[in-house]
Amino acid sequence: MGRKNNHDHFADQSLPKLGVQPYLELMDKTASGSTDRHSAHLGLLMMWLGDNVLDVMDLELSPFHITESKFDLLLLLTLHDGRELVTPSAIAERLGIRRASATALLDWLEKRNWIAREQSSLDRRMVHVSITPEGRALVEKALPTFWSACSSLVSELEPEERKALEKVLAKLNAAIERRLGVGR
Amino acid sequence: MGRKNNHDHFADQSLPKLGVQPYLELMDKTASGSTDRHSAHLGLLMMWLGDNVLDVMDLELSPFHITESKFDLLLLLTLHDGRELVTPSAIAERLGIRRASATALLDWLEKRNWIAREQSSLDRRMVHVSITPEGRALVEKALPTFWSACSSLVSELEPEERKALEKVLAKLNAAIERRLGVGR
DNA sequence: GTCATATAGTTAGATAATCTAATTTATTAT
DNA sequence: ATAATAAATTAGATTATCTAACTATATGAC
Repeated sequence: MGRKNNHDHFADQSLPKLGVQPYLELMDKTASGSTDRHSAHLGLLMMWLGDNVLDVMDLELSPFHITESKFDLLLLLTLHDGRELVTPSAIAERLGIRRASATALLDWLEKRNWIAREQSSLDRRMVHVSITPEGRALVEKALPTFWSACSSLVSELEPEERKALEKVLAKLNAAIERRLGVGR
Repeated sequence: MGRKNNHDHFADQSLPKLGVQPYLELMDKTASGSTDRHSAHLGLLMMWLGDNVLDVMDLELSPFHITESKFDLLLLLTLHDGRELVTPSAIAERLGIRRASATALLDWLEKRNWIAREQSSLDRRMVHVSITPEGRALVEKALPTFWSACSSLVSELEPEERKALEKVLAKLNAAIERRLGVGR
């Protein structure tokens, strides 16, 4: 992630904020005829918001020295703990990354003793990944902050706005997960 | 970004999809008393969606061999072209990254001849960054795809749902930009 | 007018998160 | 028994970020 943590002094004359208008004007000139302008405008805002949302979450989790995506993996292990056998392969599939990338993630978490690997006795090619007591302690410590950060993302909305957003988000999420072939 | 491009075969038994329910149960057990459950649920969905939205955009832009964040910078240079003097410092401030990171980004774009640096004659410490004709050509080539990708993000929504989302998005974006101290 | 300080940009060196290709080990199927 | 397949890792690369140090230039205090 990366937001201005401390001492780094910026330009005297910062760029004036353009707002969305110039983007819309550019869109009028450059979008294909089949692209709905109103939808593209919405999508643009969604993308901007998505970027900022992830920055906020990483910022809120930074006191725990973990990024949102690694915390997400610990949460995954927490929720599957005792139920399914979680393997590096399954993690890679679930996160939409390569197995080699999952190995690297797990190495990082294992180094901090937050997860443990154990060779499967059924199929000795496989590895059983589980969260350790230390990992569970970290998750427990960070969860209240995580939930309050989630909640803070929509704190400005009125109750009816939240209601409207809820319905729309569920629909958008389902569609985009289908599209990317991922899903929690 | 990073989504399964091709040949990498995944686990036989993939993890069952949990859906949002187990997360909500965990929230009930672990959120602080002051955290509104309904808001946190919404925020969680927003975060998941945000992640997927950025993946979609990078995926759609990948044929142009550029990521969404670099494309965003080229767009920024396009929109400020002829108006403001754009310096690496101003870019760093605008993107919420360090000047050293901006230097690296600009090096990458300059290597491909999409941007040019020119020493300012007014203050010779400063560098004037501008998009080149080649950069402009790339942007023009990619923009129709960019807009259609934006539009595709919300293509499943009904007109009234879009209307509702529009109002809410504008509000959320304004608030989160204020919070992060960034903004376009 | 010189000298200390501040600013803009870059360089150097590090880390995280991803990738592909190759390798190792184990299982399955012909 | 051997070939093909599968799971995980290793090796080596790229991108995107960071901090700290450095260079060159400008400004401001005296």
